[in-house]
Amino acid sequence: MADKPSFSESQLEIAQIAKALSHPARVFIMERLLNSNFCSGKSCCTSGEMINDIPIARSTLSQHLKELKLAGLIQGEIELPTIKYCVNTENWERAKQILENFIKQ
Amino acid sequence: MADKPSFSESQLEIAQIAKALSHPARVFIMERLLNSNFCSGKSCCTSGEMINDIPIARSTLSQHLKELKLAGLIQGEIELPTIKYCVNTENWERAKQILENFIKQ
DNA sequence: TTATTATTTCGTATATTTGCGAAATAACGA
DNA sequence: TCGTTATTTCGCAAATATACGAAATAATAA
Repeated sequence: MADKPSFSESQLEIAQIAKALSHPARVFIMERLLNSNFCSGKSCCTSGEMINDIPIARSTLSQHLKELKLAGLIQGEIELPTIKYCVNTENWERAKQILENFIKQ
Repeated sequence: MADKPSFSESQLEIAQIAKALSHPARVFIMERLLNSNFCSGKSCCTSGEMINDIPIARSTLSQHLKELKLAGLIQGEIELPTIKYCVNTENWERAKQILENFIKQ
C-alpha cells in the first residue's frame, strides 16, 4: 500500500482563505472595509464604527477582527483613541488571485 | 439604542460557500471533480478513485462529500457498485458568480 | 447462501469556533 | 488623580467540526 500524499500547498491556501471568510461577521467586516472612506490611502474603519451595524457583541467583533488580522487579510493601525482597521491590500490582492484561479478551473 | 440589523442574505450566502471550501479535503474534492473525465455530460469521480490521493480515512472522505452535497456544490449519482460524484453545475456556477461579485468589490 | 466490493452511517473522542460579560489597557481631559 | 472613551483580552460555556474504526447497506458474483 503506497502511502498517501498530503494536501497541496495550494489546497491548504485556498482552504485558509475560505475559512477566513466562512463567517458572516467576517464577510461583513471585509465588505465594510472594502467600501468605507479612504484614510491615509487605505479603506479604513474602526470597530466602533461597525458595532451598531452588526448583530454581535463588541468582544465578539474584536475576535473576528483578530482572526482576519491573523489570516493577513486586514491590518490595524492605532490612531488614538481608536484603532483603524484597513484591508491589507497586498495580501488581499493575493487572496483574490488565489480564489480567482481556483474558480476559473 | 436602535437594535442591530441582522446579516444580509448576501453575507450569509458568501459565508456559506466559503465554509464549504474551508477545509483542504473539500478543496481537493472540488478540484478533482472539476478536472476529472467527463461522464454523462458531467465531471465525475467515485470516492474510491479519490481515497488513495487524499490523506484521510474513507469514512472521513465520505463525510466531506456529504457536506459538499449538503452545501449543494456536488451531487452523487448511483452507478453500482459505485457512486459517481459530480459537480452540481448549476449551483457551482451560481457560487462562482457570488464569489466573483464579492471579490470584485 | 455466502463472500466480495464500494461506500455510507454510527458511535465516540477530541479540537476548534463562536459567543458573551467582566475586567484590563491605554491615552486623554477635567 | 479620577473619569471618560475606545477597544481588547480573559475566562468560560455551548455549539460545531473533524477524525477514526466498526458496523451497516446494498448489489452482484461464486
